[in-house]
Parts: sequence; C-alpha cells; structure tokens
Amino acid sequence: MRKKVTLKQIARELDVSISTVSKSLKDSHEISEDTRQKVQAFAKLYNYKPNNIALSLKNKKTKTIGIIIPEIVHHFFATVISGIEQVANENGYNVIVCLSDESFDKEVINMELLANGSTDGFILSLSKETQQKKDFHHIQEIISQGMPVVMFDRVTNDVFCDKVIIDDQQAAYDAIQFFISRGFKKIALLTTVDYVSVGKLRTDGYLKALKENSIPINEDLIVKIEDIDNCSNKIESLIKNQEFDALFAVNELFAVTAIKLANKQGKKVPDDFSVIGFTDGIISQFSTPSISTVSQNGIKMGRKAAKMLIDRLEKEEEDELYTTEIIETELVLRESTTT
Amino acid sequence: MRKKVTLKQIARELDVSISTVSKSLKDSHEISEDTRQKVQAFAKLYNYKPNNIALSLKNKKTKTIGIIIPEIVHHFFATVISGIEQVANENGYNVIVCLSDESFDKEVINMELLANGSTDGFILSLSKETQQKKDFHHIQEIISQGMPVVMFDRVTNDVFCDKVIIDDQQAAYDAIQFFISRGFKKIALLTTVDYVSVGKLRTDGYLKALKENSIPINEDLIVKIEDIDNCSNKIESLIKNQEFDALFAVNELFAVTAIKLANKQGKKVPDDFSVIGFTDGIISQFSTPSISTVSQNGIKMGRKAAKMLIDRLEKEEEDELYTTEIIETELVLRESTTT
DNA sequence: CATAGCAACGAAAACGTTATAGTGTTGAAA
DNA sequence: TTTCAACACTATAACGTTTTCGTTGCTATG
Repeated sequence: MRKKVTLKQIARELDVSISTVSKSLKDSHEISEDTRQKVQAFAKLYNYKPNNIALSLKNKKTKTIGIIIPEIVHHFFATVISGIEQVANENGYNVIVCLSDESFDKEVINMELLANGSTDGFILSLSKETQQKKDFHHIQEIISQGMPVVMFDRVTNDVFCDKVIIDDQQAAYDAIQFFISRGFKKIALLTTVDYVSVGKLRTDGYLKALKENSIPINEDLIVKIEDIDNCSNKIESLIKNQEFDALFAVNELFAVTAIKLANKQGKKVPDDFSVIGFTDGIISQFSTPSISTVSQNGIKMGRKAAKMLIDRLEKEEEDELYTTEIIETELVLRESTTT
Repeated sequence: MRKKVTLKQIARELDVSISTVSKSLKDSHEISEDTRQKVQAFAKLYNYKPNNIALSLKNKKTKTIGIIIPEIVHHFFATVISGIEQVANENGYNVIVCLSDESFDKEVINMELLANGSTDGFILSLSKETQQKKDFHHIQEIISQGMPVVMFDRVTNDVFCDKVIIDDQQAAYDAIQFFISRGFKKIALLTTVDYVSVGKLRTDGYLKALKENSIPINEDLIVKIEDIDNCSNKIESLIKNQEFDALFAVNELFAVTAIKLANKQGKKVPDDFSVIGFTDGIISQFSTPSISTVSQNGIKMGRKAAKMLIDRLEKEEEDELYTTEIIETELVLRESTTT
C-alpha cells in the first residue's frame, strides 16, 4: 500500500524545507531552476497531489456546494441536481447531496452539519414539513453567518435570499386558458393540500383563469390530495360522479393516476376528457397516452441556481440585493389533449 | 453578520486556554465543574459547533462517502443513491455525488479529485466508456492507497474490491424461462451492445435459457442497441418484419419504446406479444399497459453497498478478503404479459 | 572596504481541532 | 518539614498547506 505523499515527506526525502517544496511546485522564481526541477520530478514520481482538506482549512473555502432536497427518487429533483452538477463541475466545485425526506428535522440537522465548514453555500428546496411549520430559522441562521443560500422550486417569501422558480401560477393559468380556448368549460383540478407552496400557486392559477373567463368555480371538481399513496378513491369518485371535459393535475403522478383510473371505468383520455399535467417527466413522455404537460426544465433551474450561488461565492463584496429568477415554462402538447 | 465562533475566540473571551475550552466541551473531568459550566454556557450562547474541516484534517477521516455514477437522471441510479444516503445518514456519513456522464475522463478526474482527502471511500458504477476501454488504473491506484472502494451494478472482474450486483444472467434466464413455461417459443431480445457488462450478462441469460430448452437462436430476433435516441427504426423493423410472441428487453426504456412502436403499427401488448423489461422503475409501473419487469431493488443495492463500505472504514485491521454481494431480483408481473 | 542588493532558501504563523505532556498549587500523609 | 498525589489548568505538537518574513552567502557598487 502506497499512501499519499505529503510536502513534508518530499521535503525530508530531498533534504530541503517544506517551504521550498511548496514553492517549487508552484514554480516560484524564488527557487532555483535546479531545485525546482528536482522537486517537481520527485513529486511527479510519487504522484503528489495537494490535500483538499488542508487547503480548505487554510483557504476557508471548500469548493463544495451543499444540496438539500426532499428526495432524490423523483425525476424533477434528479434533473435539478444534474443541472447543478454541470455548472459546479465547470467551475471546479463538488456537490454534496443531503435528503430531507420531507422531514423538517432532517433538513435542519443536515444543513447545520454541512454549515460547519463542509460547504461554501447551499442550494435547497424546502421539505413539505418545513413549509407546513413555516419555521425557517435554520436557513436564516446560516444566511446570517454569511453563507449564501439559493432556494429553488419550493421557496418561501419569509427568507431573503436568491431564488429560482417557475411562475407556477402563470403556468397553471396558461394551461387552463388553453383548455378554455379549446371550448372546455368544465375543468377538474387535481392538486395538493395548500401548504405545499407550488401546489397552492398552481391552484391559484387555475382559479384565476376560471374567474377571468367568468366560469363559476365548482368545488366538486377540485380534489386536494394529501398523500399520493391513498388517493385512488378520491380520484375515482371524481371521475365516476362528476361531469367534466378537461382535467388539470399539479404533477404528473396525479395525471397518470387519473388516466389509469379512468381507463378502469371505461373512460378514455382524451376522448372523454383531456388531461394536462405539470412537471415534464419520464412518466408523461412514456405513458399511453403520452401526457401533455407544463414542462418545468429542471436542468435549467439547477444550472441557474448553481450559477447564482457560485457568482455570489466568487465575488468578495457581498451585496444584499437578492434576485428571484423565473425559469420559463412551456406547454408541451401530447396525446392526452385533443387539439 | 454573526460569523461562526471558534475555540480560540471562546478561550480569549473567557480568559482561559484553548485546551480548557476544548476539554470543557467534552465534559472532561480534568476541568472543574465551575469552568465547565461557564464554558458550556458560553458555547451554547454563541452556538459553537466544531469545524468539520479542522476535525477531518486532525482525524484523517472525513466521514464522507464519494459516489461516482454515470448519470443521476435515471431512476435506478437515483434509488441507489437514496439507499446509500439512508445508511450513510444512519452512520453519520455524508455523501458527495459526482457524475461521470458515461465519460472515462470525467470518471478519472472526479475520483482523483475526491481521493485527495475529500472522502474516506468510494461507491461507484462504471461509465460505459470505462467499460469499453477496460482501463481501471484510476480505481486500482485509489485502492492501493488504502482507500476502500465498493462497486455496484456495472462492475469489472479486473479490480479486486467489494461489489454489489444482481445476478444479471440468472435474472434474465428466469424471465425467459417464464416465457417458455407459458408456451412462448419465439422470443425477441432488445439488448445493448456487448461492452456494457450488465447488458452482456442479460443477453447471456437469454441465450442460456433458449439453449437449455433446445430452442434455436434466431439472430434476427436479437436487436443490439447502441444509442437509445436513435433506436426506433431498428425496433420498428423488428416488430414489422419478424414474428415473435414474446419480447425481453434489458431495460425499461427499451421495453416501453417497443410497446409504443407496436401500438403505432396496430399491434397490441400483450395480445400480440408479451413483454418483460428489466429494472423496475417508474415507467414500468405507470405506462399503459404496465410492464412486467425483473425488479432490481436499487434501494437495497445502495444500502448494501454503503454498509459494506462503512464496515470496512470502521474496522481498523484491513483484510484483503473482498466479497461480492448478490441482491436477489424478482419477476414482477403486470399487464404486459399474458398469464 | 563597507554595504546595498540579490538569489536561494528556511522558519514560523495561520487555519481549528484534539491529545499528550507538562506546570503550578494545594492538601495530606509520612 | 518534606514529599507526593491530586487537581485544575496550560503549552505544545500534530494534521497539510500557503505565505510572509527572515536569514544566509555572495556579488556588484560607490
């Protein structure tokens, strides 16, 4: 076993000082050509590489970005990580990923752990529980220590920092407008409970579009789902008992579940009703029929978030001017909507 | 801005030595009750938390696991990360994720970077390019420096280390046996090019099952796909020009693509032919018809890999006895197969 | 011939910790 | 009164770097 070699070992071996070795490797002209060559050759031979930890301690920067997300087995979050990683990589940063599992406590613990020197900054999306509790002291605390934080997708107005979001309300509004322009008036909504910020905003967009078109809001057509695992009966009863010609779902899982349950009852999409989902993921692309969606470009969000964070990290003067970037969405039409 | 407080600052503030502070916080009985209380109170007030980087440097361990995978926007890899993260978390480890993007160079660079002190060990799945080149010097090098490595899924026999895999050949064999037991004789195969180790093994299982049942191998029924993005024509021509009653695909993307293309040509799954895929992901569950698959439990693989790595990290005597764990697979039957 | 200047190197501090090995002071036993 | 242990604390080294500030020895200049 050939352990990694350090400056000290090289110094001892060549009978020079540690400083000389360090300077030689940095091609300092304080050191004679001769010595430099000798040291460099030796370092190469023993494959010397500086120790990141020592450098981090010295420089007080780790070149590492902490990512805190609710879960990773979720296409959207995976794409965001991918985007972050791209930009991080291009700029010599690494990413350390922590999952909150939608738990407030895990979110807090993970952040506090990483904040103690492990990362230079954070990119995060709030857990459901955090959004419900509206307790953001852990994030405030970290920001007040001078560590930059960028929030994406599931954000809050209660924390001042850079943010990357889509215009959830507008996107939902656009989807509903599309339905209305196609002559649909009875539009059902599959959404989440209100404390999930994005779910709430998308619901607002739905309501706004109906109002502006003077379509009365029928509460029976609005289903708020708490837990994806036991939502079948609610959706089934919607499909069985209500009349509607279009359905908007705030995520693709709700959308595909609705389509499957409709099939079960002998109803066909898009013949019996059209469907638009949200978040353009694998499911929407590959289900049959493929599902029209409001596409939310995770890669782009990730890249933007990483860029914002790194920009802030690399300029010394810190300004207090936080910006909120809005990533444009796009209505991707597929087989689940009639044209 | 309230920067993080250090031992030194506490010491200066309370007019004691750094050692006293450190010991007080560790409840050492070398320090008087009085002083201990005072220090602890002060530390709590200023929210003192030890600096991870300094600890890492001192202890020569980072409590961090490096994960190198080809891509993250891939359900299977995401589940593996999730499993790793679970066990890591339970044991006080963090995970730092690097993506090779299927590139040999990125794999090498990332590993070498992290190996310089950033992580205590690695969990990795080989990139396609690495498998093609059969160049594993970077991994050998890291192992020879005494850093433990666990490989999963895409592994190689050329490196000695712990491994976590499924029995790809057996799993494919079982799937084909299932088809044969149902009376299917003309079985098509959608696989990858041979250098992808798991693809090769699954192909071998297919061939073995046919041979053992004395079914002649028809090369026209075997389609090897290099690039998922332009595989449509190959699959289309298979469906159009060949007769078969069952199809086995070595991943779910191939499976769902085949089903969609069959639909296009007016053929129905499972009426015209049955389909079994590989890797139990989102697509298989939610597509219509839902797809029978050989389920490969990513969470379990991740957990196992993490456990093996941490076990090795936490016992001081290093033994050279490497093991290869085989995670059992399961044939999950859904709508794409007739019963 | 004194000295300024330069080339080539080394010592030491600093980053934040922890662990080991001191160092006084006190009190009690011999 | 001496000695020695116990107590409460401090100094220091160490982890691996980088960087600032010396410190040599030598040459060139006035």
